[in-house]
Amino acid sequence: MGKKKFQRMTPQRKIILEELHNARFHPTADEIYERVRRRLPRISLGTVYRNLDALAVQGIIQKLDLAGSQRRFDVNTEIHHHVRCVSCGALEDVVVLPLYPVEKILQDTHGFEIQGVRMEFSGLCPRCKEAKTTSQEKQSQNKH
Amino acid sequence: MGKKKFQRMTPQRKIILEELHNARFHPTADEIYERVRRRLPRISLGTVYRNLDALAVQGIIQKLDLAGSQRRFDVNTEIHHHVRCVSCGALEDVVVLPLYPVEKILQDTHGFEIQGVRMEFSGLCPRCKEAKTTSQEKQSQNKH
DNA sequence: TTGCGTGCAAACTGTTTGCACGCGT
DNA sequence: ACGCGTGCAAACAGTTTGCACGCAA
Repeated sequence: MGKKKFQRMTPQRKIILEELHNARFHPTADEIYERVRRRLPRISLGTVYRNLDALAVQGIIQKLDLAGSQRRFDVNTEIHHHVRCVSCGALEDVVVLPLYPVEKILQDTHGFEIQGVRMEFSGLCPRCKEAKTTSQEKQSQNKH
Repeated sequence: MGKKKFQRMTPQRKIILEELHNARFHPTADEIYERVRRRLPRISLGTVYRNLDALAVQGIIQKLDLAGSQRRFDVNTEIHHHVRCVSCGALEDVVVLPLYPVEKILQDTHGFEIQGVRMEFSGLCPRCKEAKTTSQEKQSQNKH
């Protein structure tokens, strides 16, 4: 815990990060792979995954945990919301202005025809909350 | 489109549906497989997937399109929201009462300690909206 | 007797991992 | 020289699919 290995900013990692910035929306790992490959033809998909992971651990990018079969990555590490096209899978950021009807924002600024919203709350369930506090107590006992 | 094949209610399909009702929350395909296997030891995982698919097509159950690596299935076909435990992955339904603070509901009725919300809107992006209307026009031209 | 639904196994997709090497420190 | 990060390939997990057969209509 808190044991942070030193992380080198290798050329691969740098270019992956750059391409992540260049990609319009939220690319999947192999969209990034395709882009990076144009500049580093010998890079492997495994390296892309490992670097995306490393960047996420460092908090430089965000792994998005969303619907859909492929994970997506995001240079915006703040929490925000998304619109997904049910037909082609396109994914865009949504900025929600309080007190302004969301459907209208989505229609006006994204041109989407909205069919549904899905809210997913996340946190700790009672059991895990319990488990966490007891394990923390144990840890602090060990330290003293 | 609208070409519905006749669907038989086979013993396998019936038992899968029953076990889906028995499962407390939203089981994954192989949680269902494990349960059904106690009653039909020779059933295959492929059959479970095909039946879950068929039931979803008929609108009897719902395929949940959520975060997480495994798809989950739900006998409740109405749109509703979820709480997920970030630690163990447990997933529960959330009933949102309008004008009542959501965090409080989640705390009071589920015991969850909420860390975040993620809203995902879905619908048709401008391009797919366009594509859909033009293909519909083409279809109705063909019919007449 | 037609063809849907099955069990089985192989294929497929997205992601992770073991290995040997090489390069920077 | 140490060891992190790499390319490559194999392993993995979840899901889908091709095939031959059997059973209900």
